Formats: sequence, structure tokens, C-alpha cells
Amino acid sequence: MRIGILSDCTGVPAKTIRYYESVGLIPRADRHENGYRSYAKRDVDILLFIQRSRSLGFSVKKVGELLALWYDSNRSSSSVKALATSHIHEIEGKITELQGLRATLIDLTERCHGDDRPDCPILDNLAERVG
Amino acid sequence: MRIGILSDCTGVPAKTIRYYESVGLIPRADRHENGYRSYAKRDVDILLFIQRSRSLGFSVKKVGELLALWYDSNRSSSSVKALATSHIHEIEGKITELQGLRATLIDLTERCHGDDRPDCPILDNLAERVG
DNA sequence: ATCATCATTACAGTAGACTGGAAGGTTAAA
DNA sequence: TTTAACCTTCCAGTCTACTGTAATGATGAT
Repeated sequence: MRIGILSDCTGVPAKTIRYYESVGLIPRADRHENGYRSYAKRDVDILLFIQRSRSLGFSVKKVGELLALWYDSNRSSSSVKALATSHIHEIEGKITELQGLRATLIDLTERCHGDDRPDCPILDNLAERVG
Repeated sequence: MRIGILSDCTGVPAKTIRYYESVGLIPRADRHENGYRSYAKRDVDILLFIQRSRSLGFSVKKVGELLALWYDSNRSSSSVKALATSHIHEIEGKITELQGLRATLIDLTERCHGDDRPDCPILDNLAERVG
């Protein structure tokens, strides 16, 4: 299977597949006689695994770790769970941060009448010396 | 006031102040005879305004818009509110996305026993053909 | 006079994950 | 035969918001 086909099968651009190879996320592809990369069905599964992991917000680096565990039939499920759990914590940290911003902004906008007058608690707050 | 003092007053690195000038977020500073940038107390307020806006997650571009409104004594509070509201929507979009990821990951980790056995629903899920 | 500390500019690098484009080789179809 | 559609490599660019570094000049204290 050539790279274009693999791309069509997975939705991952050929450019990106080469990129994944270049950063070591996937192994170097076998080559046809003409130098074209040659893939097997297994590679479709790998790309889909990567795609799904990425869509869950795992960094490329962490996807590499997940792939290593996936390849390793002697892995412990606890090691996978640890990776996922740390990722959840990361996400929860971001959520908490964003919720804090949201709360502040909501408070400010609720206090802003939002009419034609220039008077505005949002700007007042931003202009406030904090320290 | 030289740039180092302004930096000390605000906590914004001199480098960053020059950067803000270079991208037009703040106007070009007046210069002393020796070519050094010269700032006034007003600039402290501007930098603090920028800092506070940035800490609320506004992009540098949006901070520019906020500053323009702040400078404009004829602004309408509704225009400020509109900016803030659109920013809230952006944040809420991110929160929703992250919560979705979190829910999926929590579900997967809950189904993973996390012991020494290789059997793992997280990897099974990632390996699952979706389309 | 010399040193530390401050300032200037211009250019490049960082992070993360790609994406674009040039210059060229290969293959299949019209 | 020519054209289209593939593929190759390599280098560079994108995005955002800075940050680093080099080379150079100014100021103030000892």
C-alpha cells in the first residue's frame, strides 16, 4: 500500500504520516523498489490508533508511549491507566483554569449594562491596579 | 522613566515591552536624547491593563481592541461587553471540549482494572476502528 | 580608567504539531 | 507522447507570544 492509500484509509495526510515517521512516532516504512513507502493493513490500525489518541488530547509524545504499551503484550494495564490518569489531571487543570476565567468574565459582563454609554465596569476592572 | 523601571513597576519584562511596541499593541515610546525609551506613569497603567487582560485569557490582538476602547472616551459599554461575551463563548467552547475528553477518559480508566495484567480497555478503545 | 549595569538593534530560537513549496523521479492513462 | 497524478527529499513557513543572544553604545560609581 502506498502512502496516498494509507492516507485515504485513515484520513491522515501523507505529509503528516511522513512527519510522524520523521519524529519516530511510527517506524520507518519499508520501501518499494522505486523508493515509495510501502504499508500494510497493520499500519492503518496504527494510524487510527494515533488519530484516536490525538483526538483525546494526548500529545504526540504521549501517543508514542501509548503505542509502546500497545505494542508490548507484557504491559501492565496499570501503566496504561497511569498515563490516562495523568492526562485526565492535566485536562482537569485546564478546565479549572478556564472556569476561573469564565467566572471572572461573567461577573464583569453581568455588571456591565451594555448600552450606549461609555461607563463600563469591565474596562474599570482591567484598568484597576491590582498589586 | 526608562524601560527597566517600567518593567520593575509592572513585572512585564523589558523585552516584552519592546515586543508589544513592535507589534503595535502600545504606541512607539518617546525617546531620551540618548535614544533610550522614555515612559510616563500612564504607561504603567497601560502595561497593567494589558497584563490583567492577558491574565483573563484575551489574546494580544483582543487586548489591542480592549485598549482602543479604553482609550476612546466615546465608546459604548455594549461594545466592550460584546468583546467580553465573545471571549466567554470561546472559553466555554474550550471547556466543553475538554469536559468531553475528560468524560471519555474517565469512562475508560474506570473500566480499566489497573493491575499487572496486560488486558486493558483503554488500549482496546484506542485501537478500535471507529469509522 | 575601568567595571557593572543599563540601554539599543537585529536576527534567531522556542514550543507543538504540523503544512507548504520547490525540484525532481515514477507510473498509468488518454 | 504528453499529461495527470502519484511519489521522493529537503528546507522553510505557520501560529502565538514571547525569549535568547550577539554586537554595540551610554551612564554612573569606584
